[in-house]
Amino acid sequence: MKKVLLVEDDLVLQNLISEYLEDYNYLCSAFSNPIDALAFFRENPDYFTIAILDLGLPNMDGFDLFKKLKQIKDIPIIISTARDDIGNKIYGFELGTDDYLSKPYEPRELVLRIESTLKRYNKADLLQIQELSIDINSSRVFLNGIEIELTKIEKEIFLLFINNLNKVISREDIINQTSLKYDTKNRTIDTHISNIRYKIDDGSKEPKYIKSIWGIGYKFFYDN
Amino acid sequence: MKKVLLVEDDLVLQNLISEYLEDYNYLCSAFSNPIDALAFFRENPDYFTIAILDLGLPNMDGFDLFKKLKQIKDIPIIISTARDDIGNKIYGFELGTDDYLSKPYEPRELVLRIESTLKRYNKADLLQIQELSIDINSSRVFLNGIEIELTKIEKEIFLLFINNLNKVISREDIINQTSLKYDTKNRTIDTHISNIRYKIDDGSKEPKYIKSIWGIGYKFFYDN
DNA sequence: TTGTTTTTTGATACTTTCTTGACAATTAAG
DNA sequence: CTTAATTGTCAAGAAAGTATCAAAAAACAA
Repeated sequence: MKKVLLVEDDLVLQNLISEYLEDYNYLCSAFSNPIDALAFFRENPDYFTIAILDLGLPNMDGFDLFKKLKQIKDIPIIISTARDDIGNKIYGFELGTDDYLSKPYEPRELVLRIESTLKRYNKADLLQIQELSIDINSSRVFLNGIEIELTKIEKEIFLLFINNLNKVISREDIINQTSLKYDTKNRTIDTHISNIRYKIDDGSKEPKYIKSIWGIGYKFFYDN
Repeated sequence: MKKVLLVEDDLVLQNLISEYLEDYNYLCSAFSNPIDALAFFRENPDYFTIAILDLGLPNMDGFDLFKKLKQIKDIPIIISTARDDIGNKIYGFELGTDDYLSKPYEPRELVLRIESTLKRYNKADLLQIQELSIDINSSRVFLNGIEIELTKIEKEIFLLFINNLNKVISREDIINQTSLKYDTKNRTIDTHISNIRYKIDDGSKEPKYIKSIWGIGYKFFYDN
């Protein structure tokens, strides 16, 4: 069953969409307040398959919410809006919205766009990187088929790398995109990296997956 | 310049779109007859960047055309239609349309959807300079397809050159536009240049990319 | 609470990169 | 051709960044 994070402050519409999506076998968690939605998502980032955001939200701009959600986890996001404001549309596309829908729209079109977006997103559920396999949905990690136990923060850091293969990630990035506190010392991060390496690497001198980029940070090496 | 294959039998609309897209630096090849469009595409499959198909076409169904185009070459396709027929929409998405647009739509929205579709399609944009390729996004540099490891400062200097192809850069410029300290000695910079050359050049006497401009500085030579 | 696990951080050893002077090579100018 | 200025390259030391350990702090579980 696909789980939808719906953020929409019009309660009538919220209900309408929820019910409609249920008919198509989606389970909706609907929020009218972006703050609550964000908090819930932070706790359960792996729970949701896709998010649908309304732009005209109270307390927080829809785009802010968009950026924050994507920071926590790269999930597909469809933006829906009543504003027929082209400026916003542009901004939405630049952010990397996965799709865009202007109200009023037919619910059926929403379902279509959800399915099409998911189809595009559909990275295999099981990502294989050499000896590692990562179950994207449950965020479990296996080394040669045997599950590896990563602690909470280790897993956050690891998944950040997985979502940014071959990209250099600074320690600051790591702090900002995990639950680490802003004033976390560099040594702390290094130690986490060291521990992750110990768990996923084969103990040889040269780390196989997580490379140090001197003076900048780390990067997860993945040669297609 | 991006090339658009536009298949649209409403000549007024065809013209409108063509002209609008031209403003956004797209070059349109417009066809009102799918047979002709298909024939042309078959001859020049690599010419086009993206296709925009109307559904209600004479002689051939838009979806047929869709399938045939994709068979010839997997190019991004946006389907536009006047029919507000949900059944068709579903079919379009199942075929793997890259995006979908119901008429009437604002031309600006078409441009947005084109750009967003292309962004999704684009693996990475690589700047090619002879044997070098530079991945602008991740700032990675490849020589004949093999990644070159540049240190932090080397990379800063290198990218400065890349952003100023064929322009003469003084040592002062280099200091100001990198993280080098203001009182860095000339020898230091020369050494960095020397090391970069060693990494990207083929070791021949005469440097291929980074030329010395005697008494002034350096310049990255790039002959289109 | 108490015991266990996880997280954080300083200390230390280690590695890589950066800087710079020395000197050779090259260039421009007379 | 000679000279003065500039650039190339090397090698050694300085500076800065990283790995890992072990112990303390914090979080969590029983």
